[in-house]
Amino acid sequence: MSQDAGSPNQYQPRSFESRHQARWEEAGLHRAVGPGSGKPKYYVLDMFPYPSGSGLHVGHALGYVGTDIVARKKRMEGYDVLHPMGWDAFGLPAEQYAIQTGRHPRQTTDENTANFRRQLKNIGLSYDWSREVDTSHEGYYKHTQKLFKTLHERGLAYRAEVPVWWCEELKTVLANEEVINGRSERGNHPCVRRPLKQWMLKITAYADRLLADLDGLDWPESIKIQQREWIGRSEGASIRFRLEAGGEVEVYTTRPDTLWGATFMVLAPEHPLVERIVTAAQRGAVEAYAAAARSKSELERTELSKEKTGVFTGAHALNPLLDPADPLARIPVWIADYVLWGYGTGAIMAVPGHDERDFEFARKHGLAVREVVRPPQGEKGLADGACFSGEGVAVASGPLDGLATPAAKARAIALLEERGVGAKKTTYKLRDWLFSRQRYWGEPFPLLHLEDGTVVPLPDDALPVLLPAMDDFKPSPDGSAPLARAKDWVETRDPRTGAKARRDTDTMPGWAGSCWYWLRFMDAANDQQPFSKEAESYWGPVDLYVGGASHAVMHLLYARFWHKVFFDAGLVHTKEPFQKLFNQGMVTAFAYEDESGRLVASDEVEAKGDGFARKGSGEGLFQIVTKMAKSLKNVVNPDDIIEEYGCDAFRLYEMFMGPLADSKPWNPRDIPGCRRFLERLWRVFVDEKAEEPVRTHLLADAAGEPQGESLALEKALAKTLARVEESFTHFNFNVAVAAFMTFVNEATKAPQALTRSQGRRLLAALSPFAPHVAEELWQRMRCEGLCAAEPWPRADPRHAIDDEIDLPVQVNGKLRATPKAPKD
RNA sequence: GGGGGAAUGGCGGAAUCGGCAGACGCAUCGGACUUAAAAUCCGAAGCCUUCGAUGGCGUGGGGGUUCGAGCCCCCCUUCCCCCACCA
Repeated sequence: MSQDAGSPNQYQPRSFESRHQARWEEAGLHRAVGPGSGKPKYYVLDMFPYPSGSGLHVGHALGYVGTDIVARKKRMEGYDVLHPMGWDAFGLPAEQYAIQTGRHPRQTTDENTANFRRQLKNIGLSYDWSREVDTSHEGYYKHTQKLFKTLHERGLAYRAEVPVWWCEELKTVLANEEVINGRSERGNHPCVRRPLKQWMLKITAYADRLLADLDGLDWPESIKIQQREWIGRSEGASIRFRLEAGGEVEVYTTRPDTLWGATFMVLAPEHPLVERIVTAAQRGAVEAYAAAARSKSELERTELSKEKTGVFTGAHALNPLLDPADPLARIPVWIADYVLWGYGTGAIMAVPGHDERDFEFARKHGLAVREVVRPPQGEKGLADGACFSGEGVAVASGPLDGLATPAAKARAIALLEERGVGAKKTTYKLRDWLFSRQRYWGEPFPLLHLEDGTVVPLPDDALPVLLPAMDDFKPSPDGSAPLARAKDWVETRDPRTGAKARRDTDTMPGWAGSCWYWLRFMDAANDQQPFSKEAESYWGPVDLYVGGASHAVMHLLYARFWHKVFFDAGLVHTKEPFQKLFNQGMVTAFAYEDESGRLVASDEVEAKGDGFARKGSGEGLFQIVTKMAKSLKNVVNPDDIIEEYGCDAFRLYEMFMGPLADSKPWNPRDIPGCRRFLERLWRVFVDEKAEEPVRTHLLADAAGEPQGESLALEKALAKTLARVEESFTHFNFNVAVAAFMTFVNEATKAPQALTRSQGRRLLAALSPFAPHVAEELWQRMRCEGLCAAEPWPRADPRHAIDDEIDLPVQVNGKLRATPKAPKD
């Protein structure tokens, strides 16, 4: 690798990168103008990061470089481009980092954002930094509080005593989405269910619209499917079963047509009826089972559930559509932990003939199985000893007999409604969003609890409700919120009446700030409102939103929910916030494992011949691809790469690795190839041995149409520009970089044939990808203005088509001879 | 178990519509330049066979459609990601 030293005519990227960055900034090149610009608008947004202590890695940078290329090209095409960046700084990650380091989150957050900002600028990303936002700054969360009030006013925020996920380790409640297999998403700590009075947001009121409006979005189908799955709409019926001992129990089913096949009933162990209906003989067993289910973590419960356990309560229920005298009408009631208290009614009618889980349970406990749906020809059913859960024809079901499943469902519902024992019902997996946390580092709620127990929102002019300064912001051991300890802050008065009041000591979850940040970017300096109508009607919606697929449900669902509420409140003019969504792939890394499959940290590995070996011992190792991980020492910091190879080489490599959407491994050995390309490009423009800053023939326009080698370059350039243009359709910028390489290889053979006009167009097209070197050569060519502000060059259609092609000859589909066209 | 994505040289990856598989880069080998090395430039290179052209085989495996399949259809294998007892 050549050193960044020696003659000023060598390619030394570090010597000019910051200079051109300063020129862009001075020219206001990256400033989004806004209403009245006289240009079409384009809003390209990155998912803003948590400013974590470990800084930015090359995986973040992948998406950021991709959007930067789009933003830069759109500017050159004459758009008023909004390309902003900010910090999702509130929430658990920031707080935990602060706790780990024993310092105040304000301080660590500021340090981390400063580091992120420096790293992003180092990459030469063209953000409009005048619009930077930080969700943890009072100027931002003042508006988050205001918008929460909008939800509150519209009846979408309510307090409820709900069984919530409680994490003992984190001392806080978590949302359903933040708990995976009974463990916290962050930190993987065990969580348990516990009743607590909490703020809830009524996202379920928007379930149908969140589902329906997915259809019109230009989003990856996989993300839409995940959202649909998460919302989990299912249509069926609720049915009330009378209990022999008095009272009734309500179940939810998607298959009311199988009611005649219900041979038992199962309640979740937590179901409140259990206590009342259990018979004396069964009480001991039932209580032991319920207690065991409670004490088990959700993880154990799901792990052990491969075997379906459960206990008979001793109680019986009556099938509401059968004559009570019919012996089939009387069915036993069990409890089992495969029935979830949190879904439907927490109780089911079990139809073992036509539900896999019920089938398994019935077999294990010797319960009756009855066939009430005959499978279509060729499908296995009870006659073959298998459970059939598909659609067929109803049998042994009285009035339903002979009906196909859809008709049988409708008939069953009609019968239930006629007799007043059930109704058609739509159920969602989606639950209301648990919106409070017993944490310090979040937005305080803009509300007061009055002495009479009422809750009143604060007026706008009393906002923000500032987070009180606290030295000890760690969670209290008893689980109460840290803010409860700020007595002077909690005890206050209603500014309107002077009545004594208490502040709410919970804070909002980390997602709150990210539920509207794309709107704030439109009007980031607005002190009075979160954003003006004028700015929103100009910039909205986001034209291109790029980020990782890991936000498929949580952030993207919450953000859509808030946006729809804003739409209903007349604050925004579109139903959806993000018109086009694109997920960049994951940057993985090579890792190494030994014979036994144990992973070896990459700093203990060296190349050996074709393979790899452990340093020292020389033991042979296998190369595999994994996620980047600190423990494997294969996390890469962009700073290091940029320091060694320059910013443009870093950007090009990020794109050259493969299509933006693909997951692909980071391979440091490939980076020099991108650097070498830039050096070769440089030498096409600059004679390193000469004194002049640029080849002198590039300083003047060539006369007439290009001839000879110049004409060949003209054709090559047209082809390059066409391929570059095309790469923007699917964000496969690797092909664009390859096209530039191919052109430069051509031009290297005859640098004197490259005309000034060709050089200008090449640099302009390269500018979004490798903006610094393009700008430097532009300046050396004494071109007017900034390369980055040049109109985007289009392929000349006269030259984009080959005027000579090789025609392959096939005989019987086999290639027989390729006539070699004479090379002139 | 369900859903999504993927599989092409030693490696990362190219290949509008079904039409010359392997662009571009890495690693490798050869040559030029050099006292030498680095850098640079020029060139070779899928695999098998062959002195060489020719020839044969080749896009995870098996079948199919077609004049022609990396690409379309059916079956299978492996890997990655997400969800997972949702009645």
